[in-house]
Amino acid sequence: MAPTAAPEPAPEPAPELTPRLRLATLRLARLLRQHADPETGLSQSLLSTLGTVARCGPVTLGRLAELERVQPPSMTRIVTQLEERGLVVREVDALDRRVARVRTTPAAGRLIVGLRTRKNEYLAARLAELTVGERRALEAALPALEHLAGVPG
Amino acid sequence: MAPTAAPEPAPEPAPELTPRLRLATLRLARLLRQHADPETGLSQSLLSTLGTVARCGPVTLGRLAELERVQPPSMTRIVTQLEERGLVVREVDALDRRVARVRTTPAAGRLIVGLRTRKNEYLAARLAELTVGERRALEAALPALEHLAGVPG
DNA sequence: TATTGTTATACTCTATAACTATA
DNA sequence: TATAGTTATAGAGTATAACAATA
Repeated sequence: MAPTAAPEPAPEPAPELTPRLRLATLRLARLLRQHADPETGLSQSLLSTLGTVARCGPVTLGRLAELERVQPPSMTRIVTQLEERGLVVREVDALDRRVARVRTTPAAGRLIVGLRTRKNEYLAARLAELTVGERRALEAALPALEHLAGVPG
Repeated sequence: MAPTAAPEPAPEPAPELTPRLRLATLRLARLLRQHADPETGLSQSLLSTLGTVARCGPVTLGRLAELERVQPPSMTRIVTQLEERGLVVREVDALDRRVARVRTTPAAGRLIVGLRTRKNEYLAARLAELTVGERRALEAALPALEHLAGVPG
């Protein structure tokens, strides 16, 4: 007979979990993107870069290009556009005057907060349509989702 | 005292659920996209359109443009490229010769299956790293996620 | 005259290659 | 000579406007 206290009950996930989780995640992400970004007048790459600058603080252009998986010349243009819109500022390093660091302005902070708020409002409205049981299930699955997504903490 | 059998326990979701679910979903979706698409040599819009044609069967160009949220001229170009690669065929409607319907070829079917397999393999590998409890939580949350994402069924 | 789809053209975004300035 | 960033230029991808074919 099999042991009653299962020590390692199947290392691979249930067969249906993988494709269903994949499809649901991709579709939900698309909905979230559609329901907040358009109103800013900023492209996806501008928004993404702005978020990275906000998260990582003063950061060099080269490092920023790495983080956004973009070539340095592209990042130059992106930062230039963000600067023209008053959302970031370039600062030349005092010791090594080749490197330029980028940081966000207060206006960027306000924009980011507003954007986040709108996405959250949309998602919250959708969550409010679910049953209590469904919301509890999502809360219980949150650590697993964050683990999968590589969210720090 | 509060009633013990809560009849409507808060219509709005827990305060932390919304932002955490939003962040985790967006990041996981990005990981999934990065880990299968590049190898095909097809752009994101080509892949997305191909998937839609496969899902919706023979479909007119106009309808396809609607579904993909793209203007008709752009869809003309996308379909032309897919046709050049032997992944779809155009068929003129016999009764109304203005409309052209698009359907996938067997080669597209094979490509789509291979792609889906690769994405699933990546996600399955990540899921295998989770604890049993985390996977169970994800399975339990699946209906809620599909509901949120508007997955039919 | 209205509708389906196409062609013409311009704009945005990204990349590679060549360049400037610092070190 | 090497490195950080920029400018020059070209290739995708999309949009709007004008057009062709059909109803």
